[in-house]
Amino acid sequence: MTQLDPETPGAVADEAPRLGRKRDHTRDPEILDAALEVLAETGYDGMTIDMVAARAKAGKATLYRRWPSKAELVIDAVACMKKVDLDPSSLPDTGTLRGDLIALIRPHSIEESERKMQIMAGMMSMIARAPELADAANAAIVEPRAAVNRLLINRAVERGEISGECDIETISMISPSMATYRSLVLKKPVDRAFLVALIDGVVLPALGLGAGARDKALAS
Amino acid sequence: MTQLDPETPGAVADEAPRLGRKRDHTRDPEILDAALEVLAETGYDGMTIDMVAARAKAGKATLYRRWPSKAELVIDAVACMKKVDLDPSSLPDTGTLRGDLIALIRPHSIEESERKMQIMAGMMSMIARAPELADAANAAIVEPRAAVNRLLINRAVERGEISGECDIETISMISPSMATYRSLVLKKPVDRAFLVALIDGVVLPALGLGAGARDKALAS
DNA sequence: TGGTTCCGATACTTGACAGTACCGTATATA
DNA sequence: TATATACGGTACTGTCAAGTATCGGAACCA
Repeated sequence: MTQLDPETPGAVADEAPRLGRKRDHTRDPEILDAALEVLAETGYDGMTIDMVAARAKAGKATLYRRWPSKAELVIDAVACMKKVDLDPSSLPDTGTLRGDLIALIRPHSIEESERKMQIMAGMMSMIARAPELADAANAAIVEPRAAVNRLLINRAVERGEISGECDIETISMISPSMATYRSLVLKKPVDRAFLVALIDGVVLPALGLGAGARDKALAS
Repeated sequence: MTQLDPETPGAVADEAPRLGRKRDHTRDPEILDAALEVLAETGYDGMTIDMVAARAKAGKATLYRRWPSKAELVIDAVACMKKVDLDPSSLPDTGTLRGDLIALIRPHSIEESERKMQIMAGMMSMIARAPELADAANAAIVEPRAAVNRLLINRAVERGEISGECDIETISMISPSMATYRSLVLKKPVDRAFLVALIDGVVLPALGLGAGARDKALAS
């Protein structure tokens, strides 16, 4: 995204070792985290470099030594957002699609996606001015969740729980989209009750699993 | 929202007529329209009072005579957005829910909601800082569309086309939510193909109308 | 026609923030 | 220990926009 393309962030680079201290850039992670925090709290336009520097207990000059501008810092911060987004092996496997989807709803995941929503909201004004950032933001923030849904649904198709004739692509985006909308625009909490209502009232019915799936689950 | 609460915008107010010109405030609508235009194009933070004044061919002082600050101007502009949002009598009535929903998709409505999305995007940073604005923005921009869906669905329930056991409230928000998400975050066009896919792939199935509804419609 | 008020334009003040320059210090290498 | 480098801190500059002040002209009324 910036000049760190070839290296991972914080990597040692360059030519032969010189005298004195190495180019460690060891404070990068703290600075990027601070940038995300401030971005989430105040939005891109409200955020100042001084805020980020103060939050990271760093000098403003340090930030400018590493990133050429505020915009590049933010882009880098979003791009480097740690992708804790559950690899396939750590996904729930309860045997039913409903069970899997419900199992995804945990306090931790709700909290994390709340944070991501804040970051997304903070980026909106940037995205409006530079639409090419939309892809990056989407890839880092909401797409991972849609991908999980897609995977779980495909697994349900494979084991014959549902037919494969549905529009899986669109249906996978229902909960990310509606949760984003609820959080960003409505400013209402995306809590367990909302997500369960979404699964039982929209996602499963759209896949051809009527109220039966829920009732069966409740009875057992 | 501002000091014009008791009056409708542009209303003549006050005491006995004085000498000279009346307090007409006759330029208000142009100014508010200009504000919405600039807001949609550049976002709240990027917008300047000079831009709005220039667009409305008005003096900057004129704006400040009427609204105490940039924020109040924008709030007023959004609140006064003309609600052309189709009264019940002008809604389609094709006899089937699918027909009604599809009939809502017209080039004009797509264009208009594209504009509203731009405005909403422009307001996001304001909303983040003043969450109480979320309600106002929602009420002026997306809620009307959800209300139309709700009405059409309820009508379908009344004539027995679908059962009333669905989560109509949530389902009415599917297309507004997902269209908003697609436009604001994904920056992809909300075109007819997308909306039809949403209706046939999500909304109708979620209401218990399987692919049959579409196939029947296509066959006839 | 003369008085009154609103309007458009423009010049001005003020404050905030991006980005730069610089200094003293801490730290790692030799 | 000596040296070079990165860092934290702070002072500085330049720009830009919010909000204010003022003025001449136009529209309206008596």
